Amino acid sequence: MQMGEGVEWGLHCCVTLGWLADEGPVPIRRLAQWFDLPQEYLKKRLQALTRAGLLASTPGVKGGFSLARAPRDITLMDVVTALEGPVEPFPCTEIRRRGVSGEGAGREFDRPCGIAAAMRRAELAWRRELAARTVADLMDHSPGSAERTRRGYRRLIG
Amino acid sequence: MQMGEGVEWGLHCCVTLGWLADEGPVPIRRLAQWFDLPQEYLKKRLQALTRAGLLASTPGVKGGFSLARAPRDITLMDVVTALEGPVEPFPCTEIRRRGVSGEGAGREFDRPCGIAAAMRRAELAWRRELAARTVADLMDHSPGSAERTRRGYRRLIG
DNA sequence: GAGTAGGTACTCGGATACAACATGTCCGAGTGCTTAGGG
DNA sequence: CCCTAAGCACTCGGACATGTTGTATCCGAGTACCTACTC
Repeated sequence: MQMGEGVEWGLHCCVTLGWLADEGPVPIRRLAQWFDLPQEYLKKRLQALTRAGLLASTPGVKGGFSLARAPRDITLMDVVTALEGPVEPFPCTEIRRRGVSGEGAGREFDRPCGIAAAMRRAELAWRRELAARTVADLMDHSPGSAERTRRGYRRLIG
Repeated sequence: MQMGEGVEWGLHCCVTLGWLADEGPVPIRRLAQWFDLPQEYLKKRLQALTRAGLLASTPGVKGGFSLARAPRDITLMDVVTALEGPVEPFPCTEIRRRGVSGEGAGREFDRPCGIAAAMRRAELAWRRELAARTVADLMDHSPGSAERTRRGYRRLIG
């Protein structure tokens, strides 16, 4: 019950790309260097974000990754589902229908499983919180890091 | 980002044990037969619930598993943490401190990471929902299954 | 008939095997910019 | 000076290797109950 590290990486990269929007596309080599992450695997995860339409990739010598939408229009839910897939944390396999438990049930199982419903309610509360926050909120949270990132990146590529 | 099937099994077993409280301890063989689940692995998961103090195990020929507390005092959160461990869904590894990103930060990192805080807020909403529901709520959700379970179990052991 | 020894059915804990998935690495193809060479 | 071709740096997609975790099975030890046997 733990999401992959790619989620943390992806979120930090989205915020950083938001701060560096004026610098043009940021190559994967710079991003990996910036956070000291494995370059090839980070690329794989950012490609997932690109497929989901959250990032834009520019080929060519001055290419790299950039945000495909305004930071205000990218929610944490978008990033999580793009990286983890549309999988439900609690997949109900309807074990109540199996074995002796499922015999002679009549129309009893027309109603949804109470356990699955309770777990789904909790999952929705989680999703609601994630959908309520955007990359723009994260960018505004630490304005000091924003300026420091811009300075550091210009020094890095200069 | 998916919890093991043991969680679904454990919840269904807790509800069933609640319904069968008058029948005495239920051996693992009956529970596995009831839901058509692999007996040995189900035992392992129920042992985790026993270690957590949610179930009580009785050795001997008329032994088996039974609820260790009143159904009203067992929350879904209890069951999930007992089976999945106290692991956070989003472990923050502080990648902002790593690589070039962490250089010359001053006291900037004294404040908690905004990304981790946002993810934690969503996680807490999830935990709150899980802690608000108990095994007793699940038992009351389908009174028809309760009676049918008792009849079926008596027929099974009779 | 009372006490004791053995058998039985269950739990418990550890050891092991297997499968699925996350993580990490590598390579070939495609693309656009840059540069060198030729007219 | 202009046009073209080659080289370069990057992304993309797939293939592959590795490590970790979830799933599943098996075995020996311990325990309580039941039965049979002995005195």
